[in-house]
Amino acid sequence: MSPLPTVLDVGRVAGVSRQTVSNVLNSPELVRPATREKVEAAIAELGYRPHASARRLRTQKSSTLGIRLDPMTNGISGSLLDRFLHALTEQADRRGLRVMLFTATDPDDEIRQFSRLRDGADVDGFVLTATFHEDPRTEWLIEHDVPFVTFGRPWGIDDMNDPRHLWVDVDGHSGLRDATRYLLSTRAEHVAYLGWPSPSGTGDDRRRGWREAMEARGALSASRLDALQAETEDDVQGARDAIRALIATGVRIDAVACASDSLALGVLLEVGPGVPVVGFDNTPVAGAIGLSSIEQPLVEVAAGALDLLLGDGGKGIVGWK
Amino acid sequence: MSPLPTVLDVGRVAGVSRQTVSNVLNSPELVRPATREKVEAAIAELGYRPHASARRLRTQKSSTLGIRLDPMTNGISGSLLDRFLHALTEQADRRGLRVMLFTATDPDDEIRQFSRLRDGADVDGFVLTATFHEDPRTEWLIEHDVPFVTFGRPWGIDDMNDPRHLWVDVDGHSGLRDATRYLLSTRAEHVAYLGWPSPSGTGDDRRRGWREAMEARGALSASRLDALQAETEDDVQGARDAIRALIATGVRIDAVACASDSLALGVLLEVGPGVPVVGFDNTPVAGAIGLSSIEQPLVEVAAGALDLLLGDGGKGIVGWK
DNA sequence: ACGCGTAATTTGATCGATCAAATACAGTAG
DNA sequence: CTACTGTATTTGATCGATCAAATTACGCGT
Repeated sequence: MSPLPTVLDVGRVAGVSRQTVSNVLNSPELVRPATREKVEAAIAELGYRPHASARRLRTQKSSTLGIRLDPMTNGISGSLLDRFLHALTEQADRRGLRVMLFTATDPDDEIRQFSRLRDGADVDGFVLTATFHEDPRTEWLIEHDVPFVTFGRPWGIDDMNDPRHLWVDVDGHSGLRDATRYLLSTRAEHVAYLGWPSPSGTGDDRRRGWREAMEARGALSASRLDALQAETEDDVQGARDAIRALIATGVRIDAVACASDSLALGVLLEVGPGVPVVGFDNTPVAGAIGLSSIEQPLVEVAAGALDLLLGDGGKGIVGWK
Repeated sequence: MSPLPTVLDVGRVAGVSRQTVSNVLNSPELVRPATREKVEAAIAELGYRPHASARRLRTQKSSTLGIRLDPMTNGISGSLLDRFLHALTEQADRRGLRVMLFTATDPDDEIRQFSRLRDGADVDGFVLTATFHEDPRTEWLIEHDVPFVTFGRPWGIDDMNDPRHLWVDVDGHSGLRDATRYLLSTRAEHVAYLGWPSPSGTGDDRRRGWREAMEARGALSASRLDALQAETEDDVQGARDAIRALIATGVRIDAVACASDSLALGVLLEVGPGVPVVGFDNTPVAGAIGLSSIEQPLVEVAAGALDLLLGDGGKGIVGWK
C-alpha cells in the first residue's frame, strides 16, 4: 500500500513547489488561475488530502469542538441531545469543523476534561448543553479564555449580556405561548400547564409562555390560573402523579400544555386520548404515540452556535473544508 | 497567557533531555526510577500535556475512532445508540482513545466519509452500528485495510468467522429465550411474540430465542406457535396494528415478548396494563412507563469492541493516556 | 585501575503542513 | 536599457513530539 501523498508529491506532479499547493488550498487568491488549475488537477489525480495533524501542529488550531455526552439522560429527553448532536455534527462539517466526544461524571470532572482536552490541543473549544444557575463550568471557561458556546441561555442575572458568554437557545416562551394559543383556538378554555419546579430558567420561561397566552385570552382570573398548573421533576411517573393530583382538586381541564415530552407522556397515559396534550421537543416518542409536540429547530440552533464560535467570539477558531 | 509547556520545557526543569521526557511517558521501563520521578515531578509542576497533534504527526496514529451518527433515529431505539455512544466514549477514554463523530446520508456517502476522515489522518478506525446484509461499508473497509469493528454481527453467510471483520453484538437469542422463560414461569402459557419481518439478522435471532423457550416448554404445537407471532416494522403504530390483528384472530394471549421497546410500547398501549409485556434494549422510555425490558450490556459491548480493535485486529491502533 | 558489555541518556533527523522572508517575474515609467 | 513596483512563486525555518543512532554512564570481572 502506497503512503499518502503530501503537498510535495502534489507539487511535483503539478510542477510547482509545496507552498504553492498550500496556497491553492488556503489562499487561492494568491495563485494565478492557470497555476491553480494545474494544482487542482494534481490534487484530484493523486487523491490528496491535507494531513489534519500536521496542519494542526503548524497552525496551533485543531478545528475540533468538544462536547460532553451526558452520563444518563434522565427520561426521554435524552434523544433531544441526540438530535442536537446530529445537527451539530452536520453543521460543523459544513464549516470544516470536527466534533469530538467526551464524558464526565460531574461538573468538576467536566472541568478537568476541559483542561485535559485543551492542553492536549485536541479541541479548540466546547459546546455545553445543560447549563444551570451559577454554572462553574462557564466561569472556568471564561477565566481560562477557552472559546465555548452554550445551548441553553446563561441563567445568572448579568450573564445574559456578557459578551464572553456566547449562547443559543430555543424560545420556550413563544413556543409554549403559541401552543397554548393553538389549544385555546380549537376546543379548550381550561388549558392546564404542567412544568418543572421553580427556579428553573428554562422551565420558568416556558411557564410564562403558557401564562401569557392564557392571560391574553382573559377568560380566567389569576387565581384560577394558579390552580390550573402543577409542577414536578422531569419524569413520566412524576407527571402521572402530578396530573392526577391536579385532577383530584376538581378543577376543569380541557387540555394540557407541558414543559417536556416526558411530562406529556405521563399526562397522556393518565388522561387518555380524549384530552389534547402538547409536549415540547418533539422527541421520537412523541411522534410514535401520536402526541403533539413543539419542535425545536435544532439545525438552526446548531448552526447559530457554530456561527457564534467562528465569529470573533471564538477567538480564532477556524474551520477547514 | 503563557504558551503551553513542551517536552523541552519539562526536560529543562527536570534537568534531562526531551527524549527522556518522552521515554518517561511512553517507555518508562527504559528510564531509571530516580530520573523518572524527577521528570514526573516536573510534568506535574508545569502541568504539561503532550501535544496531541504533534504526537499524531510523528507516529502517524490519531488514536481516534470515527463513529457515524445516524441521520434520523427511527422510533425510540435511537436512545440505544445514544447510550452506546456514551459507553463507547467512556471506554475509549480509558484506553487513551478519542471518539470523533461524523454524519452521512446513505451508505455511499458514509464510504466517502470513511475515505475523507482516514486520508486526512483524522481517525485510525471506525465503529459501525447498524450493519445489514451485504453491507457495502464493511466490504470497502476490508478492501482498503481500514480497521473497524461493528456493533451488530455480520449477516453474510461466511462473514461471521471472517477474521477481517471484527464484531461484537448482544445475544438477542438468549435474551429473548430467558425473557420468555421468565414469562412462562410466572403466569402465562401463551406467550406471543412480536418481531420484525424476515429476513432480519437481529430480528430472526431474537425470534429464535422466543421459539426455543416455547418449544422447550412443550405446551404448544408448532402450528399454534406460528399463530402466536406477528411481525411489523419497528415503530409504535405498526406494533399497535399488528397486535390488534393478532388479537382479532381469537388466539389466546397471556403475555407478549417483543423484539424492541418500540414494539413493546405499541403493544402495551393496545393491551393495557393487564397483560405482561417485555421489550428489548431497556430504553429510558421502557423504565418510564413501567415496561419490563431486556437490558443490553452496553458497557461490556463497547469495551469488547475496543479491545478487539486494539488487539492485533486493529492493525496498529494504539491509545495514549 | 582497565576494559567491556549493557543500561541510560542525549543528539540529529523526521513526520506534513504553514509562516515568514527571499527571489523570480511581469509590466511600466523614466 | 535600467530602475522600480507589485505580483507570483520558491526556499528556509518551525510547530512538538518520536524514532534511530550516537554517546555517555555504570556495574563488574580480572
